[in-house]
Amino acid sequence: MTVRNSLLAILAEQPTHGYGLKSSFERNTAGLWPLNVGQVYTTLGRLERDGFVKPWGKVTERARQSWKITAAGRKTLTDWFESPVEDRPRDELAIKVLLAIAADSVDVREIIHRQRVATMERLQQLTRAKRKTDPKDDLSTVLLLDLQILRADSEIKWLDVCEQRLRGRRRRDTL
Amino acid sequence: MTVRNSLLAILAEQPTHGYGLKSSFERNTAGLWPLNVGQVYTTLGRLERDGFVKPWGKVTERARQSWKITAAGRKTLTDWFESPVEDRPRDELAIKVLLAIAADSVDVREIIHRQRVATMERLQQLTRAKRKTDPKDDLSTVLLLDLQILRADSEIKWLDVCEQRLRGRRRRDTL
DNA sequence: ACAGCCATGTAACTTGTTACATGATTTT
DNA sequence: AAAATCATGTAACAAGTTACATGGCTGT
Repeated sequence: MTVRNSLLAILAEQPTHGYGLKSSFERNTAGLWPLNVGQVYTTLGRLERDGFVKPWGKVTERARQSWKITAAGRKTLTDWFESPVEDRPRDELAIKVLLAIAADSVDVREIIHRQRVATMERLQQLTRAKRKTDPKDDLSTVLLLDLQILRADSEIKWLDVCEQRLRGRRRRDTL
Repeated sequence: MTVRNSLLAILAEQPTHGYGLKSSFERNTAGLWPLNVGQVYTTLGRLERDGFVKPWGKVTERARQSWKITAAGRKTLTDWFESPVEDRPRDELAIKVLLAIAADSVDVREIIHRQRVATMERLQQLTRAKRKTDPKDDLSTVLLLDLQILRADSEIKWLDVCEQRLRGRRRRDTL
C-alpha cells in the first residue's frame, strides 16, 4: 500500500494532477525510488474507485485533471501515519540464507561471502556520498543516506553472525 | 519472487508435493513466515507454465502429485543464489517519515515517537526470546532472532537520527 | 530541427494472497 | 466422536509495474 498511501499523503497537502504526484513523490524521496508515471494513473483510478480521491477543478483547455483527497481518504491516511510499520514481510536475504543452509547442494559460505562483498561495496559508496554531503542538502537526502548506511551495517553484522554460528555448528558436527 | 524461488530451492533438494513444500518452507523459516498452502499450488502452476518444474512420479491412488525441478529451474535458482540481494525496494518506514516531514499538517515527532515505542517493545520481546534460546535450538530460529534484533536496533538508531536532524532544522528555521 | 521534459492514459501482466470447497488420515 | 493436521485445488482479487501510444512545450 506504500504507493497508494504516498499519493494520499501528497494529495492531503493540496490537490495535484498526475504528473505532479510523480514529481512530488520523487522529490520527497530524493530520487531514490523512481515512480513510473503510468503507475500514478493506475493507482489514482483505484483510489477513486475506493472513494479516497475525487477529481477536482476545471478540466480546462490544458486538460490536466487535478485530484483531491476525500474524507475517507484522510481517514485512511491518518490510520497509516498513526500505525507503526511492524509487520515482517518476507525477508529475501533471510530466506535465501536459511534455504541455502538447509540445502546440502549449495555452498552457504559462498553465498554469504558474495552478499557480504556486495553490501560492503554499497556501504563504501554510501559513506562516500555522505561525506560529500553538506548542510544545505535536502533533509531527505541525508536521512536516506543515514538509513541506508545503518541498514547495510546491520546486514553485514548479521552475515558475520551467520558465519560464526555455521562454524559452531560444523565444529559440533565433526566432534 | 521470493516464494517462487523458495519453492525451487526446496525442490532442488528432492521432488516434493504441494503440502510438503509448505511444511518445508515453514520449517526452514522457523515458522516466522506462514505460507498459505493455496499459494503453493498457484505458484507451482506458474512455475510449471514457465518450465521451471514438472510433475513427477506416480499420481497413484493417494493422488498426491510430486514436482521436480527442471534444468531451466535449476538455472534460475542458481542465479538467485548467486546474485546478492541489493535492490532497494520501497521502504515503507522511510517513505512514511519523509512524507510526514514534507507535510505541514502532520506531527512528525508524534509519528517517530509511536514507531520508536513499537520497535522498542518488539526489541524487548525479541531479546527475551533470545535469552530463552538454548544451543539445541534450530539454527534458523536463532539466526532469525539475531536478524530481527539487529534490524530493530538499526531502526531505532535511525529514528534517533531523524529526531536529531529535525531538531537541527527547527533551530535553523527559528534563527 | 531535435532532445528532453511535461503530461495523460491504457492494456497487459506479475507476484502475492486469501477464501472457499472438499476430503482423507491421525491424534486426542 | 471430535478436533487437528494432511492434502489438493480454484476463483478472485490487490498492488505493483512496465510498455506503449500520444501529444504539447521548452531550451539548445
